[in-house]
Parts: sequence; structure tokens; C-alpha cells
Amino acid sequence: MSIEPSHLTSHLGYWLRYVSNHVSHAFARKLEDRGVTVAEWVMMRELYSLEAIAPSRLSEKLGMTRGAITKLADRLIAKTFVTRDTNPADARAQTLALTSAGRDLVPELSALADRNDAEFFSHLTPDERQSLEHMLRNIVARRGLTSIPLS
Amino acid sequence: MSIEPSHLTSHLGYWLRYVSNHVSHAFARKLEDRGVTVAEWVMMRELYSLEAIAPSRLSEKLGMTRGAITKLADRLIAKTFVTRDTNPADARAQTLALTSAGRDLVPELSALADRNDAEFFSHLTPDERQSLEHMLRNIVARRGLTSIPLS
DNA sequence: CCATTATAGTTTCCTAGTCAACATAAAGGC
DNA sequence: GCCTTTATGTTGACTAGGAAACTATAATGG
Repeated sequence: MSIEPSHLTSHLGYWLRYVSNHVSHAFARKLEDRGVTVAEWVMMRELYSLEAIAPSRLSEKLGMTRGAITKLADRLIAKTFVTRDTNPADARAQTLALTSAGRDLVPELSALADRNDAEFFSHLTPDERQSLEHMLRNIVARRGLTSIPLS
Repeated sequence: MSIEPSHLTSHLGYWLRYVSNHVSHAFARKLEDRGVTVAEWVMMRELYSLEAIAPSRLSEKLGMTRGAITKLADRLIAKTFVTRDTNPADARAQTLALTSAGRDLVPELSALADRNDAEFFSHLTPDERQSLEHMLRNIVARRGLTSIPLS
């Protein structure tokens, strides 16, 4: 009566995680030379566009807890890529911003990100890539995944 | 002269990780009720098919270090879902296997995995799903990603 | 204007991995 | 048959993040 339970590989979620882990892992290895982790890259890239932003905003954008942002910022400050300033108008609030060293690094890291993406996806046809991006974006939109987990 | 570095969202790897993290996170929440983590589910599902297997084999199949397998097995043993036996023919070697409680649990967890996959992917057309799976499998095949990182 | 409530960020404890050093135990070479 | 090499599994130090308790400050409303 009992049927064989579905195999791991029968789930799209399995393949998604499998490929995603490899892509991220390969990217992490590229970033390693520059002494930066993937999460650090993500934060730096956001700061690059946004100039200065409160940690709590970042925590929403990156889908990480505020505790995690505190620690991530601490590490980037230790590496002298980021500064943390207190807001004179509100002693609770802070802003994070890139240092010039941090700002200079972003385009280099961005090139690594481009290269990594190309390594994994450039063999797909433009149609395939577009279809893939569409499906993924639609899943995000459908479920209203505004943030939650980056980890 | 300097162009804006590519945005995070311009990479397929970004969307892949984003969706993958959400899918895994949602699955983890479903497994929570049964007191099992995703990694524990994966190990149990492998043991279900393989009957008994050496930790080192599992470490290859799951793409985790042997140290991680030791600890993962420890947790599953503590939950009485797995047993660890020493091989009489080779005092170094061990085999892991499901207990009957563990074996009974697998179909239930499998149903949760099915449900989770459906939640995220059932709105796609069969063609889309097949295309997605194809692309992902091809990426794996192309790069010879036999294992490496599950994390 | 003060008490309450809400907000911003930090800290502590916990989990689940990696990595590298470590025992053993088996296999192979001479 | 030793001695070296290889294989198996465990352990300890470390990392990165989450959850929840905590601190400090601001806003609100009677």
C-alpha cells in the first residue's frame, strides 16, 4: 500500500538550493582574495547606491536581523570599508556609509560578480536566461517576498 | 568615465539565492513541527533509500564535511531516528541506518517537501517547470558539480 | 511635564556549519 | 614482518547568523 516517498531530487527546491549554493560558494571564493564575504559584498553594494543609510533600513533590505547588521557593520568597519556615524538629531539613530577605500572596491567586486554569473549562466540562451529570471522574479512577486532570509 | 557597477539584482545568482533561501526557509518551518531540520531531513531521506551507509559516503553525497556528518548523525541519534553501528570487518568504519521511528517519519516529511515545492512552483506551467529543472540540472552537469556545498 | 510606549541598536546565548589537528586502524612496500 | 602511507571518524577552535533580552533615546498623551 505504502508508496515510495518522493525522492529529494524530484523537488525543484532541491535543484534550486543545489545550484544556488554552488553559485554562492564559487562567488565567495572569488571574493576571498579581496578579503570580503558575500554578505559584506551585498552590504557594500547597497551602501554604494544609497550613500548613507540607517542599519535598520539595511536590515530590511538585506533580510537580516538588526543584530546581524550590527556585526556585519562591525566587520566592515574593522576592514576600514565602512564608517558608522551617529545622527546628531537623534541619538539613537546611526548611518552607515562607505569609506573611499570601500567605494573604490565596489566596482572591482562587481566585476567579480559579473564574472561569476557568466560562469554559471552564460551558456544559456538569452531566452532561457530571461525565462529563468522571469520565473524567479514571479515567485518573489507572487509570494510578496519583500525580504526575510538572505542566509 | 567610470560606469555604475552592476546592481545586485542584475545577476541571476542573486535571484537564485533569494528564491532558494525562501524555499528552504519555508520548508524549515514546516519541518520544525516534527523537530527536524532540513539537513536532518536530507540525511534521513538518503538513509531511507540506502538502508545503511558509511558516514564518509554520506559526506560525499550531501556535500558536507565528515565533521559535519558526525555532528548531524549525533543529533539524529539523540532523536532516536538513526543508529550508528561499527563494522566488525573494519574497526575504523561505521554504518548509519534509520531506526524504525526514523523510517516511519520519512514519508511524512516527504509529504511536507511535496507540499512546500507545490507552494512555490505549482503556479508554473508544466513546460516552465520542466524548463527550470532542465536549466538547473544542466548547470550541475556542465560544471560537474558532483557535490561540494549543501550549506 | 511626566509616565508610558515605541524605536534604534547592541549583546548574549544558541545553532550549525567549516577547517585543521588528532587518534586509530588498515594497507602496502621493501 | 616492520614502517610508512592512507583512510575513517572525532574533536576543538572559529565563523556567521537568529532569537530574545537589554540599553538608551525619542515620541506621545493625559
